[in-house]
Amino acid sequence: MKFEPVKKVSSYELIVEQIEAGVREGRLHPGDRLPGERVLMQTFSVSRATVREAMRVLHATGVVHTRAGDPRGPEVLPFRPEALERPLVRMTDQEGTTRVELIQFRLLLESQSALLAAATDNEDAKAKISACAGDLATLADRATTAESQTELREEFGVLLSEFHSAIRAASGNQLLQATGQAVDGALTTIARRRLGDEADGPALAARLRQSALDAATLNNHIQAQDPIGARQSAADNIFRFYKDRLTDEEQQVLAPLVG
Amino acid sequence: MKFEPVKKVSSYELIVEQIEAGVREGRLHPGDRLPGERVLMQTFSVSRATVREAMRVLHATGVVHTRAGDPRGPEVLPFRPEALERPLVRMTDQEGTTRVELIQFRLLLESQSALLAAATDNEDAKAKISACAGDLATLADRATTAESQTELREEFGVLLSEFHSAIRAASGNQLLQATGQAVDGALTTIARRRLGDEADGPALAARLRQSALDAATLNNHIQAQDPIGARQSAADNIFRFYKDRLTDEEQQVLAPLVG
DNA sequence: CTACATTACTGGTCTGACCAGTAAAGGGGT
DNA sequence: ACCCCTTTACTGGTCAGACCAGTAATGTAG
Repeated sequence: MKFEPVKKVSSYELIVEQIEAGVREGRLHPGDRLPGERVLMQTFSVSRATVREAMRVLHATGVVHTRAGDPRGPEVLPFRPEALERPLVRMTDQEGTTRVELIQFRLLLESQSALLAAATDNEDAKAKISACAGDLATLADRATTAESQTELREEFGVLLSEFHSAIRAASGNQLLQATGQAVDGALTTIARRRLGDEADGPALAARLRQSALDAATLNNHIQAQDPIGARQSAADNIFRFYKDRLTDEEQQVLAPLVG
Repeated sequence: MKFEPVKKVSSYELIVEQIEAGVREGRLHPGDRLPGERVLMQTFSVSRATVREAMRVLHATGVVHTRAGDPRGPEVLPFRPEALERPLVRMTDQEGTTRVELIQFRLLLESQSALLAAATDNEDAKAKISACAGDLATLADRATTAESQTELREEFGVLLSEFHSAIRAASGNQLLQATGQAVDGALTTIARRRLGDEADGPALAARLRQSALDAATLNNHIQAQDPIGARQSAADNIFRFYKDRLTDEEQQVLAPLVG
């Protein structure tokens, strides 16, 4: 005879489950308001401390947003890619997942995004990509003039991120969009933490020019509806971007995807 | 003159940050024990309720594991892929992401996994793939005999899932592994929820044989170190698997990835 | 009809208490 | 010496009741 293992979950977990189920099954929509903590403690027959712990978990995982003083109660949030970014960063913090795996994953996602973007017929999305590529070219021209290194680097990062974001959006796949953004964000966070391998002065300008050129090439493939070329170009770009900061061994990990 | 926005974070968030930073910077290793809540409330100069809320968040995000009664205190955990699966499933639950997007994303991940698996030199992982393909073939042979439809379908699903899981594992990328597993799980959950389009009797047997054959072909490409072939084969397999249950329009979404 | 003070809540934090659970220290018996 | 079992002194989980700072909505004066 078989018995079911007795699951012994704490009260607050049961509350979390119920509310998550409500969101999942469409009984709670983003924008909806939950009852206040004092009401919830009655409906669940628990103390406020228990309700609070449940709310803390839901808040930390991005399910709801709480704000003190708002009589309308906690707000149910739509999904945001940031919710994915957190565990990704943590994954690389801990031993077990290396930075190169993150880069490999990004290479994979961005190249497939480019392929799909080149195959789409969404003209608005493709126009956005062109615009971003143009912005990068403009910045590259300005880079030669004496400008604050830090600001330049900052703006460079933002524009490049937007360019890739536009491509992911054009792919038409929200999962691809969200995971791509999360991985991109995670890599940015990691890079910001150890700011030793940052390019300086002339090297930064060269790097910027190269990226602008790469972006233009990739953009051409996309506008020309050339999926295979776009995929290859995207893979090349990402590889070149990280190449200098990787050991030979690490570069080998990326090689199969670049072809 | 520029001012910094005043960040007003709650006490418990500061505690979470400090402990997360400790893990990140290597001052806390997996397996280490945190002080008890009553000690922490003194070191952080807050009440136990506040400490508890911080611990709840750390527990929910998989950073620590708490167990009542253990005098050694909360344990710092290593990262587990399940931490990624949760937000992914939540994303697909929320409105906005369609099933075909999920399938497209899966197609994308599995094909790239196959490519990387074919490029690896990890013989153990490749042996596991072969074993799984063999299991599928065995089951396909048994399928002709009269057997419980439900059990057959169940075992079929499990074996197929294991086969793909083995490929993802062989890719050597934990991110690919975790996200692939999450997407696979999400699709299984969705399929289970609306169990109307399930194949019956002879159709099921035919489906099973086809899958076993497809798996064998893919396995051959991987064992032969043929990355491009493996990628193409994996894409074909996934496409064929879902083809019957998709409209023509939905099939068009997948087309660019199959080539 | 607008601008402002009021109000009646909200979530954030604290205190202090009790319970069930458990790892390790302590005590028998061999 | 060694093993087994009880005890013990903690642990986290939960509860109750209280105070504070903050805010949306309400009412009110101009």
